[in-house]
Amino acid sequence: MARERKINMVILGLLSHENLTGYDIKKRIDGAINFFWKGSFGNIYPALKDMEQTGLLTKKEESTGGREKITYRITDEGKKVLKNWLREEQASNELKYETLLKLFFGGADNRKISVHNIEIFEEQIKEDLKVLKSYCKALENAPEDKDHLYFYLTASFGVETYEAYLKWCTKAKRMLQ
Amino acid sequence: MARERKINMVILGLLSHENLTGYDIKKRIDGAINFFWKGSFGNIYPALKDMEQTGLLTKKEESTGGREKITYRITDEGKKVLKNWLREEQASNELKYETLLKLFFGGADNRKISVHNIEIFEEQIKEDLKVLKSYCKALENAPEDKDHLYFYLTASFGVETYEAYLKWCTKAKRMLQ
DNA sequence: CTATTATATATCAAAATGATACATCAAAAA
DNA sequence: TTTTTGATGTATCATTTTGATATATAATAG
Repeated sequence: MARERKINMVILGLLSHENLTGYDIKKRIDGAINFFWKGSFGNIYPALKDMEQTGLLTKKEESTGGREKITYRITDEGKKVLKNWLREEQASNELKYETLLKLFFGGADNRKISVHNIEIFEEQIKEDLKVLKSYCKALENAPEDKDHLYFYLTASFGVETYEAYLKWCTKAKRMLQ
Repeated sequence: MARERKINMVILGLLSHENLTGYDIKKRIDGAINFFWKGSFGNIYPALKDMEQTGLLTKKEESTGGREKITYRITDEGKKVLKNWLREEQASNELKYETLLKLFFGGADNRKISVHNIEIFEEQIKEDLKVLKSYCKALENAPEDKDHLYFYLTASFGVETYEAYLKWCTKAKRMLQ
């Protein structure tokens, strides 16, 4: 991740949809984006400050009463940077699956442990799949917005792969028993 | 990743199979583990030093001629730590898919860009799938080792999900055109 | 004989992670 | 009515990961 600042693109992308505060951005990332990208206050706030200084964003401070709130807006320069990134040929796709790591080293312990770990994974995926499916369904029934297709396709990626995970779980458990 | 040092578990796991140098460990991670976990010299060497000091590993220095080589071996304490990790209930599984990120924000540019990005992804996955499949086949034909089943199951996870990715690519491209 | 590649250890700046600190405000509970 | 909980909001910190680079030797190829 060093020397890339991918979080910048997440932020620029979200701000290309609507103006947001840092806190809002975190919520958006924790929402529809969550299953294929993560973000934290620890990288969002520094990135916002940085991009505001380099002219990719402008900020508007509101302090209603004693409570401050900084809303960010993307600039034309920011939109250009976003487009350039979209048009880059390379993209890094990475899994970090602790479940698979544990399974790979499963020989160090009883088989039952591995089966149990797969079961834990299976339950988690089933939960997540429910969320993704309902999200997909909501998008299918309201296809007017021009961005809906893109949201639908990413969610659909999740559904297809999670279903493949579940199929694999069944097979893996069977082979371990 | 902070406060966890997952790389420690990767190293302990690999050393539970065989004694290795830091360089060997990197090669192993870049091999069969690569598609679901990453590692770099920048975290391997500090982790080795650390675990040697806390008694999870012992080292044996060989300097044949002018070239030094440090081979690490797992201790009983190290094996205990590995088992405890295997038996922990929680496991963090994370995707970081830049391709999906780009697709999610695809509305910021022409549809052709999104189609092209999916094609790039598709080609990459096809390549990786070939490798995974041949790895699976090799393991199917030599099932004597007790760890083979675990290696096979992780590789099989890759095959199943990559095939799901490809199915999705076809559908996504069709919907974008 | 020379250039390239593989082996091998190590460190560094930049970035991500995950926790925590601090403060305001709305809603629910006591 | 008062209190407490939970949501909103900005920000920073220590720890860890990432990816690049430095350094040096051995083996291989041309």
